[in-house]
Amino acid sequence: MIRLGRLTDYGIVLMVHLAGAGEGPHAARDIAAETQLPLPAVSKLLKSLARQGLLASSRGAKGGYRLARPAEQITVPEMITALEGPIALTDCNLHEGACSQEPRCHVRTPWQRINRAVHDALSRIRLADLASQNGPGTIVSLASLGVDTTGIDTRPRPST
Amino acid sequence: MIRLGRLTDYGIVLMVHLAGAGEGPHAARDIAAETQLPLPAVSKLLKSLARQGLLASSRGAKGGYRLARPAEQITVPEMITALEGPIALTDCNLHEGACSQEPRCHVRTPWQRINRAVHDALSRIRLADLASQNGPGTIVSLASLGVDTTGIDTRPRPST
DNA sequence: ATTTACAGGACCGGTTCGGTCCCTTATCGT
DNA sequence: ACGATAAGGGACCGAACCGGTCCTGTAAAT
Repeated sequence: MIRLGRLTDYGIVLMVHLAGAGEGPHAARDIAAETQLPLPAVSKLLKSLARQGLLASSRGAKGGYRLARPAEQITVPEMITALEGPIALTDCNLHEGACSQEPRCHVRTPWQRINRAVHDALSRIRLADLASQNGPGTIVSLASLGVDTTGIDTRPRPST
Repeated sequence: MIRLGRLTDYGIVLMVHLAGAGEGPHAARDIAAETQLPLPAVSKLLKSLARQGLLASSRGAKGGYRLARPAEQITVPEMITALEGPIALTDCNLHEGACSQEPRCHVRTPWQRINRAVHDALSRIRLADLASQNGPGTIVSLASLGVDTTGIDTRPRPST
């Protein structure tokens, strides 16, 4: 269902939390406690995020993690990519010869565009948008960002 | 990686094939042969697509499948939804109380918007766009559809 | 020197997904 | 009317992926 993993979800929660917390380094343990997420998972995620350059880490006592850049400069695709690899809806978007019928396939180019479209839509959203959660619905207005939201078929979820 | 399943990919290939083939009902077996895809999978997919109303089916000898609507009236999200359920990047976009910390969570609303953004981007692409594969890059110009494609960080795929 | 806390990797268990097969039902052709 | 054809629906298995946990090493602060 175009799912992204739960860990990725968690990871973004962590990022948002970091964005909302103070400057000083925050220990993984504290973050886990504050976000109510399991510590091992949190630890793992923070490591990944740090390795990908989205977080800066300080080791030793009083160490911890902090955003490597201001929240305004971190986009959603960056976070997703850091957490679960490059954004690619289909395999053939990544590996050139992955598909056995690459020559026959009439769908590759379209898929690449679709992929781009998704990536682009996500690129418009920054961490700061997610973190600024002052009022209800304050966040970011996608419409105001150029993504037209009119006439979206708000797919009536099957009452399953 | 915001992946959608391989079967979904196949399913869309089938739809494109059907869009390109003639009017008459096409048997699953023929379709499988022409698309070079494994018959059982093809059969399964066609069934799903028919059940979801994207394909019309005729039983019995000389039966087969055909598009239920003209290709211009079928969108990508429709196909994806038919093939692998409602588009939802995170669980909490679907089930209201799925997340244990729903009240604490500061990210739900943003996620819903993100979800919408993706869905919207996909909605702009119709089956006909995928099928019209006459010239290279002829397809649909996303830019001309309102999706700004400038400045997309064309994520340099890791040379893996 | 000791304690704290990140770094990195190995390691399982469960769930989901890809893929195949079976039997039933309906339609066409002889 | 009968047989062949082809979809409808579901059961089933194996494999890959993912979520989750733990352990050992290394760096920094007190």
